[in-house]
Amino acid sequence: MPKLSNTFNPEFWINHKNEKINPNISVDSVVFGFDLKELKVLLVDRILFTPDNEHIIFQDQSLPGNHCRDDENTDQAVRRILKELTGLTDVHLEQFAAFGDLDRLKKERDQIWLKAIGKDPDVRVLTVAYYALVAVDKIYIDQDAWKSLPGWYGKKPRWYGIHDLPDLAFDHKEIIFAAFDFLKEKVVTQPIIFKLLPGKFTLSQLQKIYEVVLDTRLDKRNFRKKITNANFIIPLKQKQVGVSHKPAQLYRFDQKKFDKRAKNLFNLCRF
Amino acid sequence: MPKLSNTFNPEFWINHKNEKINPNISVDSVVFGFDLKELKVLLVDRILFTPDNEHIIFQDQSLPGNHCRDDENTDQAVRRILKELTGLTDVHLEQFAAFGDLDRLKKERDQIWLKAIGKDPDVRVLTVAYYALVAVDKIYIDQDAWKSLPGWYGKKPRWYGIHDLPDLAFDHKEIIFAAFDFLKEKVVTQPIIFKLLPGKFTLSQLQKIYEVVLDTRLDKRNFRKKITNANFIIPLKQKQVGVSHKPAQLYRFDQKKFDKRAKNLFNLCRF
DNA sequence: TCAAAAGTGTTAACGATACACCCATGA
DNA sequence: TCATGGGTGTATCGTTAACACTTTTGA
Repeated sequence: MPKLSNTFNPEFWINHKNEKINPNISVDSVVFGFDLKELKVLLVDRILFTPDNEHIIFQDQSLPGNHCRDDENTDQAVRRILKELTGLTDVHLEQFAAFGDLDRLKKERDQIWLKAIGKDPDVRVLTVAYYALVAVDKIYIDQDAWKSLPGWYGKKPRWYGIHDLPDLAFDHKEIIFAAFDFLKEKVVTQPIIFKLLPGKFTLSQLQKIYEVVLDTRLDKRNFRKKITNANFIIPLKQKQVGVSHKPAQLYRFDQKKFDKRAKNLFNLCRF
Repeated sequence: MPKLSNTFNPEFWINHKNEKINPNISVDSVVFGFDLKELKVLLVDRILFTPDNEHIIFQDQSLPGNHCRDDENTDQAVRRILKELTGLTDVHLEQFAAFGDLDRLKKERDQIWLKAIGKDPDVRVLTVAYYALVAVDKIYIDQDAWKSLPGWYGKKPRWYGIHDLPDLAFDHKEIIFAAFDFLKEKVVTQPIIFKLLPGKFTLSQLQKIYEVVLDTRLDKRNFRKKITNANFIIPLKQKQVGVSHKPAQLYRFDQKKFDKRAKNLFNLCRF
């Protein structure tokens, strides 16, 4: 049920919790998850009811995001809001871009939505976008957190395949693709891919996530040769259990060993 | 001479040109230039005079930046402001981060400054930071543009070595180092280094800029072997003139040929 | 003729590519 | 016993690393 609890005020807004929120600055997070098959993005529902709450005017999805409070920086805001909307905590979150086009809230549906929830549809909102990486063993989000959301986020957050996204609010599809592009580049220079995997992973899982993110196919034997030459990917004394095939060796990523490894960056240049 | 021409207003500000500017959103640009020896950053002076304009209270430097107008997006704002403050146009500009910490304007000197120019020192300002890359043949900026600046930017913009920065306003030193870190990573996955060189360059110049940006030393013969194997760096039928040593062959970068070249991204992973 | 930077080649080690079959487990 | 994904080796080729001297120009 959408409770229209935001009060519009030309200078600043007071939200339903009586907190001063900044009208010009919001945060949005693109949460990536990997279910061992494909890359997923976490979205929340946006449902607009008729004033009598009897009928749905429209329903679509949006990134988890909201305005910043004026007593928190954007890093704090994005963590707070992500927790409020999805229950996720302790994820790898990193700012990757700001979106501030003048028409980003101007689609007809978005204008209707903004008016309905009591916001000034003409106020300019610049959003600082973050990406988050969630390990496969955390991909089932807190089942209850979303129930305590402000009324206008009335639905459970859900995962969507990156190549199978629904209609999205505002410029959120653009933000997701920008995040995906950023991720592809980031993966080349930083060992962040491991944050999409559980602490213990198999080499096939590692290969698959590289294939999914870089949109490529890799040769199994060559992949394993390269990986096992790297001394920061460490075989554990454990194997998979409960799989109906030969159980795989488990490995972990060692950040300290990775940091020590010196490499000539120039040779990585494409250029 | 600092003319205190901004009018404070709790909802929005009107600047000296009677434009509505957004109190919460600013842009700053870190302009990198390469003078064939070291990497430089373009800074403008910030000078605070006593009310009688007789004495200087303090003088330091800042990045070229200012608040956004509400009728332009940040990409437009940063181009406009960079032109207004330094005369630079047609440079490669790319957003790389937003800085929104609550204390970023709270240093004593910055508070004094904000009050002196008529801005509310308590208003929160989130700045969207851009980096720009300027070719060596453009490094001598427009000699006159700065003369038409708003009064409170009363001095000519100047280049400073990245390892030899003066005291800077606000969090601008942090922004510069973040831009430098970003540049180092970007250079690995994108061919942007050429934007720091003139259209026609020598291989020694190309080697030097890689060494400066990646903070490394490269072997001349190995470097040239790698470069001349790349078919998108093309020798011209021209040589340097007017140098008091053997004149070097000139080359150019071919973006189209670069784009065609397919490469397995995974092999670039560190991982 | 000097100073300054340009330009050049070989060898050894390493990393990338291509490619096909047997193994261990749970159902 | 079958289906499923796990796990392995070799040969060829291309790239990187290490290393020192000659050339061309203007001053």
